[in-house]
Amino acid sequence: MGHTSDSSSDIANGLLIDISTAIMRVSDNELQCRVIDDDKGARDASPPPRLPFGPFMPNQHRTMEISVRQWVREQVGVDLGHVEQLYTFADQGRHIRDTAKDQHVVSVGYLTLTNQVDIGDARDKSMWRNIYDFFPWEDWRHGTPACLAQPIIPALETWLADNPDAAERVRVAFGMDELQWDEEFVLERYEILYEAGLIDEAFADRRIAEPPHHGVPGASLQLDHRRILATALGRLRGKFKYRPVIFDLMRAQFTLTGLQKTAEAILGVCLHKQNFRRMVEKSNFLVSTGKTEKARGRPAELFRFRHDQRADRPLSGLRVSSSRGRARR
Amino acid sequence: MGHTSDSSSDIANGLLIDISTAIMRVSDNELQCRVIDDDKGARDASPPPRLPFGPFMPNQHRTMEISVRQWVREQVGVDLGHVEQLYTFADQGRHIRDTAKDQHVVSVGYLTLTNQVDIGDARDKSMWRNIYDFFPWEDWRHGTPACLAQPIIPALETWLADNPDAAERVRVAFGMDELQWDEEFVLERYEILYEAGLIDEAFADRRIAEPPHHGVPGASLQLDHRRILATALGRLRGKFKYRPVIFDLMRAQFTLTGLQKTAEAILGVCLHKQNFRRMVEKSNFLVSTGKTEKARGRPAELFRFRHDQRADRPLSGLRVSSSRGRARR
DNA sequence: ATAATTATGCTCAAATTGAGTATAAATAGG
DNA sequence: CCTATTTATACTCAATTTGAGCATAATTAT
Repeated sequence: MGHTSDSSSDIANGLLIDISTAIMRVSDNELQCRVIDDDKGARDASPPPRLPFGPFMPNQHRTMEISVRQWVREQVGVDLGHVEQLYTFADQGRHIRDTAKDQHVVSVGYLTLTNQVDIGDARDKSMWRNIYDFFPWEDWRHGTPACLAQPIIPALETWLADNPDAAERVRVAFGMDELQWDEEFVLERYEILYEAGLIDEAFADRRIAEPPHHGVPGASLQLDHRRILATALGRLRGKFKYRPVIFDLMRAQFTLTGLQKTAEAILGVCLHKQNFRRMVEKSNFLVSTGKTEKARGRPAELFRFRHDQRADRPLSGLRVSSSRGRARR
Repeated sequence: MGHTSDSSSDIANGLLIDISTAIMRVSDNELQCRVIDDDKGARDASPPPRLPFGPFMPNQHRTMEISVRQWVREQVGVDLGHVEQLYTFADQGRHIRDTAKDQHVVSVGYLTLTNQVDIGDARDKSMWRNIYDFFPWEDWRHGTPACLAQPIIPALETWLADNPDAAERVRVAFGMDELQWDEEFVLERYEILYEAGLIDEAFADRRIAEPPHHGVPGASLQLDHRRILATALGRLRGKFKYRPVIFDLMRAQFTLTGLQKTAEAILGVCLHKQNFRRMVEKSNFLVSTGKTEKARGRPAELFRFRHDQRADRPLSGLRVSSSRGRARR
């Protein structure tokens, strides 16, 4: 940054900008993300999958958001609901790639949501993966994730012995001591694991000499795409509480239990059923359709989102209260 | 966006990226922003001021944040506390400028906070301006802003007659009917005023043929800098409630009233004094210094922020409760 | 001394939250 | 057809938080 440009080499070069998008849906009560496996079925040392990305072409589209929507419609066959810019990543050494030399790549990350679950499954190289495949430590719906007690916390403590300055950050991010686990700190936790050299990306970026041998579970992605995905999940978890974005993941009609399961998949926590309903009803977001859905027990009422109508609190989200610990009835 | 590039002209060109920063401080209980007046004192038709900006040079700095910090230290003489990326703006037609032809400019906006109030005042062309000079309709500390009742709401209603689709957005953003004014919707309100052609930037971008004659008050900025500033204010208002960023605007020692006045300047609302104290005490962010500050009445205790220590809720913010309507004692 | 001013302590009702119990309406299996 | 099981929905209740006020303390200005 400088009004007068001291070194003009960068300016002359110009920069490559690409857009990477985390496309999310909910299927079978699980939050999923679209990834592409370029060399699926190749030799054993095939590279990890990646998020859909491509160059930003300002001549084609008036805004980046329009660009994202059109590209996803064309390439993935999905119409998007919510589209949100996450962050522009430009760190050196975080996305080593073989582009034309000296062309620095800046990547703009996007979070996008769709409620179309029935298409885009058969396209080659592309697949929907459960978000917690990439972040197993973020799923508390079945109690404390096992991988925390085993490799993660001890490995972090070992790392902290050499890096005492990071102690406070780690305590807060991982809810150690008396601190609470905050489900929104997805990115903070991911970055700590990266800095501590506990995940594959640290090796891919040559921060550590050998692949980590601690066995921290979780699939990795190419370049810094898992960081973008961590940003996306954290943002979705936060936004969900104060904006009604969850409805962009729901079908036109749904039951209260279905809505709750989606909320739980997003937050990675179980919620108290009765209180969740009370909250939803008070929010005035839903309209009954009069219809019911038959399944196992008593049929559940089908609701739809009140798009058009006047909601009492149109832009607030669902301020959920979690049920402590594990699933409750 | 596209893995295979259909039109490669953009890529060959490369793109210019610049970084624009909203540098904020609090002085005299007012939230201020640093702006530069390039042609101060020139002919009467001088251009509006701008935010500090300059090209992003990835060869110079490892990350954008480092780049911002160093540039501000050099150019403004200020050490920054909080630095936060806001958004990457790439809309066509929103920042018309005479750069080398065909070089599209993408601008990355940053919000930065400093507590150094005593320097950087005398630098030429640069000055601190009250944030509400740019957004008079956002300051509710002295009751409902006068400009809403007078030009703004009627002008919006006129515009809505031709643009009925925007009605819901406008109602929500401006808290019409029974809806509440939400102080976080700074950007939404600014964008509506822009789209409705009620502010100068709409003329500068040639969306409207003549300068607006409605007399909506508020100083404008060059290019899309006022949009960046609106994003900054909205983000600061939101973040403040769940992260302790306010302390990056405070001096080392301060009184509870001083802290409250800063909170009020950020939010543009008056707060209930006793409840504010109760909240702050419970948050456990503050440590008494034992000293007091003498002024008019009873001396006030001086506090400092608990950086290092273990706070009970280290990353929550100040969940303030406003006092309805106008100032209270 | 007394009024004015500012800081701080305390109370109290209303609203919200966390966590139950109770009941209703279906299916599944004999 | 009857009964256990399952799921949905209604209602209760205490603990906590919030919104708004009154009361008192420690100063300065006159």
